[in-house]
Amino acid sequence: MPTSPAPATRRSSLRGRPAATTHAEIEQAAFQLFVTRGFEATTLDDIGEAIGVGRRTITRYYPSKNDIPWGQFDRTLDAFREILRSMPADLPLHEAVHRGVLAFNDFPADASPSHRDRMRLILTTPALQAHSVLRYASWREVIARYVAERTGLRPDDLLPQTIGQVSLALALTSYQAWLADEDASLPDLLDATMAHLRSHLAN
Amino acid sequence: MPTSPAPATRRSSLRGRPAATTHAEIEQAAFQLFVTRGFEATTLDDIGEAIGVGRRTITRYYPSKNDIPWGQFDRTLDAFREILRSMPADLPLHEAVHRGVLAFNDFPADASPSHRDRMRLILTTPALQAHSVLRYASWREVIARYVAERTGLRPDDLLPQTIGQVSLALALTSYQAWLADEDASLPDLLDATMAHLRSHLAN
DNA sequence: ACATTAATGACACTCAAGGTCAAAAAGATA
DNA sequence: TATCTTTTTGACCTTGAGTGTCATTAATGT
Repeated sequence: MPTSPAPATRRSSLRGRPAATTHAEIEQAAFQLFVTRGFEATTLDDIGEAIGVGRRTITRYYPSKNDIPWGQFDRTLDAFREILRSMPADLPLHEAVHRGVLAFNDFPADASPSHRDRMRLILTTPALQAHSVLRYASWREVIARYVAERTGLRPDDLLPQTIGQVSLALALTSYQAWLADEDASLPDLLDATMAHLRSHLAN
Repeated sequence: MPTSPAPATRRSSLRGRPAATTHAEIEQAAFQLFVTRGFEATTLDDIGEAIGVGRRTITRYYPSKNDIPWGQFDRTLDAFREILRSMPADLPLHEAVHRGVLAFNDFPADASPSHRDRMRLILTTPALQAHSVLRYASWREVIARYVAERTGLRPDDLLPQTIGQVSLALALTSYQAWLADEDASLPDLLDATMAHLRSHLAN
């Protein structure tokens, strides 16, 4: 469940008053405060003050405080779609999905510390755990569409939905374990949860 | 994911001012308003007015507006624990878990209409979808503990967590389909999602 | 200079959530 | 009966998220 760094916000036109901040600046300042003070204890006013901008400006950049930690998740989903699309068609479906999830979560190790911190914030803050469901739904949808495409079913049929939900379940389990163990490798954990599921069902 | 009707709220003592309302009364009035006006459009003041009670009283009975539709989920989880505990020990683990989930969701058909309405509200209202994650975590925990007990692992080990997450994934998929198809049987759907998962992984 | 464009900032409002405390309404007691 | 004790309610207040409105600001274009 990696998230891309927010790109520099591009102005929609060269006219008009220049933007006073960027998504990236807000995210960085907010994340800093979230980690030090805690998510709940940080107000939008705090964030605004940190970057010298009004509270109302922040709520224009992000639909809610809960959306700040996830950043530009939409772009990340585009990448995920692309990864799945590029999977060899002769690969068995379950293998393609699993490798897709693996590739999606294969980011350089030196990028991990901040990514881990971000995921830790998201996965341990109750308000963010709850809010993330809406993001997860989009993630599942990407898988469901891929499965639907390869099987000739519709995305909301039972099989595509099942695979989407189960893939998310495995990913979340892996992330949880990844956060708990400083030395663990995320790809290994993704393989391990899949192996656990297989052996569980095989009896 | 059935929810028990709220029991009559029992007074902690016979002394003191009698309660002006009950959990059941609040739930019924609230549900009525949620369905007709919509969840977001219903304020706590509206609910209080409907049963002749102050807004502050409602927030004493429920920690948040989001908690009202779920009702007394804790009791439901106790029942789930009991169901799993009563599974024959010689049943293969995967079979025991699956049957436990089936039994947990096996409620009389004539209770279904209101249960279906409640689940529809919960599963289609974004704020409730999000909030439900916290309930789901407890539900998964019940499964994880059972798996841990039967395998000698700890509840937060990878296998129990995986089975908990995947079981929830299958249940949610089934519920979604159950809501979409008026004539569908929930037990059949639970079997079907499990079958889909098995055949998917078997290739 | 002046018009145009686009973002900001100030202000107001609604609502959820939660803290505090006096008042209400019961049983218990003298 | 009058008073004490217990428990809940209701009124009041504060904070913070979210949202609508609108004048102001600061850029470009003419």
